Amino acid sequence: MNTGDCRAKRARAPKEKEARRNHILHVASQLFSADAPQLPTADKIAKTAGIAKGTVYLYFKSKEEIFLCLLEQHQTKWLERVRSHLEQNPGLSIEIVVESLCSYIEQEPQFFHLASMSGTVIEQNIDKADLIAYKSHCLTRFKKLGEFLQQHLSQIAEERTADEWVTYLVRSYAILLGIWQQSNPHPSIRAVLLQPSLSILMPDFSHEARDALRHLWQSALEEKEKKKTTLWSLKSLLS
Amino acid sequence: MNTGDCRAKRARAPKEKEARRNHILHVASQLFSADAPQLPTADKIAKTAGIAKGTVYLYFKSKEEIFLCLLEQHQTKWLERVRSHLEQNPGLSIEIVVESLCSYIEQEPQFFHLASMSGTVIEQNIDKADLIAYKSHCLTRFKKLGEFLQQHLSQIAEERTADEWVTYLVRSYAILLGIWQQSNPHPSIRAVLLQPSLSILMPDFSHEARDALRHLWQSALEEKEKKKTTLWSLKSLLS
Amino acid sequence: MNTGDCRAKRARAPKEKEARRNHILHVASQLFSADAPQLPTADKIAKTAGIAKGTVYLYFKSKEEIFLCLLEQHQTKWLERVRSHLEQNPGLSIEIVVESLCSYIEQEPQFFHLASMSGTVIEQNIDKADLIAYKSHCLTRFKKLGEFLQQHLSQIAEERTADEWVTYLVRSYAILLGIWQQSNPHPSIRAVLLQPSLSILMPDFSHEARDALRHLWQSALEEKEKKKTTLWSLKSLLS
Amino acid sequence: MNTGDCRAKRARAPKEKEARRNHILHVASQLFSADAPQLPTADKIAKTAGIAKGTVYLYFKSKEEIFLCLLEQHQTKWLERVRSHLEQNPGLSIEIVVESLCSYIEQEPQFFHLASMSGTVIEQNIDKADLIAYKSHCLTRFKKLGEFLQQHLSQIAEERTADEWVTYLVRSYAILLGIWQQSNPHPSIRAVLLQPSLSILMPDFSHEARDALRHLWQSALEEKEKKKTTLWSLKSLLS
DNA sequence: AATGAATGAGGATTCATTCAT
DNA sequence: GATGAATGAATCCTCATTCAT
Repeated sequence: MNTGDCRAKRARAPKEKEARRNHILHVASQLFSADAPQLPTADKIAKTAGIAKGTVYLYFKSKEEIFLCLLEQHQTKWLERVRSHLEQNPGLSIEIVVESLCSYIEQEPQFFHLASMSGTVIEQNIDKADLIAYKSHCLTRFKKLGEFLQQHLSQIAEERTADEWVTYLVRSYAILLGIWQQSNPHPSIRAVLLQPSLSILMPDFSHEARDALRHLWQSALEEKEKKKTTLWSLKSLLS
Repeated sequence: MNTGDCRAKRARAPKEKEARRNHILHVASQLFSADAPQLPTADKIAKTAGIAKGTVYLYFKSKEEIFLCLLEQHQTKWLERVRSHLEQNPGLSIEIVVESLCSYIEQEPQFFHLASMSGTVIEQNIDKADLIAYKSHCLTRFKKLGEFLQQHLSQIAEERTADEWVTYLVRSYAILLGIWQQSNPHPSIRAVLLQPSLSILMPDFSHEARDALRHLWQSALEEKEKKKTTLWSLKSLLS
Repeated sequence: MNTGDCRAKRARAPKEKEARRNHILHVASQLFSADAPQLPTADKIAKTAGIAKGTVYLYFKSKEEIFLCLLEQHQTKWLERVRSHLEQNPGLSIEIVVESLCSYIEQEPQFFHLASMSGTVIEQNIDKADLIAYKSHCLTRFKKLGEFLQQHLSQIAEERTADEWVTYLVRSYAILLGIWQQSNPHPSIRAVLLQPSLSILMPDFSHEARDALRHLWQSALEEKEKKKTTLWSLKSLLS
Repeated sequence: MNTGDCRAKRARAPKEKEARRNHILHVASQLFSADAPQLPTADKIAKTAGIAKGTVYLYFKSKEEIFLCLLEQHQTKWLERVRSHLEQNPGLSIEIVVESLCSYIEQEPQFFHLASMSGTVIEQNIDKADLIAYKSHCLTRFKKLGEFLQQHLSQIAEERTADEWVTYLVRSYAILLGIWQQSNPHPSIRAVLLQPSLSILMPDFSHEARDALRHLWQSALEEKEKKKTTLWSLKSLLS
């Protein structure tokens, strides 16, 4: 398409700049998906995006920032998806909450691939101020959903504050992340772990995740229940 | 002047070899703890251990193997600790299982530090055959404890197979790993997340972990219960 | 919303252009003083000056040209200052010449900071023709002062041609530059060299410079004297 | 010579290592001389030396350290040369001191090329501790020569302490450096400054340097004289 | 067994300068 | 005249691993 010396078109308008930034993110995302858990090199990202290496650094402070941004996008989309999923299912139930929490993660394996690397690899090279900003945004989005839950889950679980719901969300995230890592080992051994004798070490994410979350969210209700019914039995005493 | 330079004594007997290998592991462990989540360089390990770089590679195929081995040791010790803990508490309860699962992890933060990096960093550079061996050992140990649980938890939860217990153990591991990662962010932001407004993103591991495991293991019992009682109430219908 | 963005006003009239050019020089000077001996980047200069990077290159062919220009300004001011200083002190003496040569340099440390870098860093990237022009201007100013000296120092040192005075001026410049470099090491070691045991390596510029110049300029007189008299006369006492 | 994959012979014995280190220094010196005032790249040094890039960093902490080391060698040789020159000329005179100070610099233009860059370029990237060590060595050598001068110049200038001689040596160094820079402009304009109309800006180092030092060292004697006699004595005629 | 010198691919980032708008 | 996005050459240094001794 590009005759001559392949100088990329200038992105002058904010929209064009936004588009270019997104293009870089997109390319980085593609390359990462193909080669995870290796982050692609800055050079490769630039070449694939059809721009100069320096241009990448015009839009991102560091290579890691690209992937932190990608992770942030996933987190945002995840929580938004949960919300919209819940909105579309008026008869709220734990099952729906759980389902909404799990489905995006299954569809976008990259999300948790990045999440797995965030503490160890990605956050390594990020400016501290940016890290704080990232975490704040994170929290903000969790809180927004927390408030939503407070309003809409009041029928089945009254008296929870928004922050309590946030706690459940954060805990869900943590648990899902743990299960995901267990269920998605490094490609080099995935094949091996598929054999029945070892497969117990690589449980099915879909099932495990839903199961674990179900217990977690049920407990969110039950604990309230406990106060209401005296019939709360032996089981809690067992522990 | 110095005959033989500062050449380290040869380890001829298997015991000496074992000792040297352990020494390397020990040094690597120390260095990693001091600088996590960065793996120390092979050079630094050798220098600190007082041996030559090449010697490290006589005992380990790669740098990563050292840390995989360290991780394996932790896993072994963890499950052994659980077992001995349970043996010392004859009146088995979920509370004790949970406690035994959590305490080692709290005492040895390195365990989960390594575990967090296993899929992303450590397993990167490991020989496939060794990886398989590692996973097999892993499973073996899980199974051993599974059998133990089968025998000793039969009073409070009959009819579980050893493998079912293994599943619970593996799931516990996964959940703990997720929670640990959430609770132990990169040092550079730990300080920031300590401030109350953000602390919800960095929950207390001790509490979260126990809470989550308690639910998980209770469910291990409850689900059996379900089959017995027809009175299975509203809660399950909610979901 | 904003018509015309934040585009800097156009400098149409020569005066406006001159003003803008001077503004760039001023900003560059400030930034360099703050971070010497690092030349600030073109980007930083532009940003600090509140203009676009490209604009800088409308006024200067290269980044180095900015600093060569700054150096030239210093040289001009230096010699002018010498001249005006001498004019204000009619009873000319070596002491006054020396003093006038040293004081500007002390007041404007940037002058010799740049001078130290001229041969090695600044002239690196300058267009040859411009370099010649710069050197010519330099010489012109030296000659002007040389002529002045010829006229006004005739009382204490007759029979010197203007060019001979120029030679003394150039030599003074060289010597001052050498002493300045010795007296102003890189910030990272200045602190260290302040300790008495090493301070001999970092002599006091004020004293050294005056001392060295005094000898030089005395010799300017003495050598002529020598021919006339065997007595080592009063002139040396003048200073 | 080298068949196959050109792995350089291992330097195992200290002597071999010393030789390799010197080889790197030698190559760096050659390349610098050919391309001054540009420091050759680490890559080029390695390639020219016939070794791998990493090997260079086995012998030097940074590229700059190579050139600081080269500079230090020159300084050492310079002062040694002065000493041996003086030893060979028993009837010490200022003329001989001056000559000995200038001749090495003329023979080894690289010395002052590096010296010109030390504050601005070379010391930039040197570890602070190493910089201190370098300066200390520097001083030590100056002091050694100072003591030598104290002992051997006592005939023509008694009552100088060794440290006073050091001061003269340091000042000589500074002055020579200044004059050298004036006399050795960047290659790109040397040609231009050779034309008579500009040559006054690029004086002949040999002459200027000797002249300047002569005055300086004469003053070293004279000032003592002054105290003793009102007569401006013979010693100045020595030179 | 132990050594440690040599390797060299690997990868991130900077920044002076250009030129299309 | 002014802009500032794009360029991409330029370079440093690290470090896991090997292998001759």
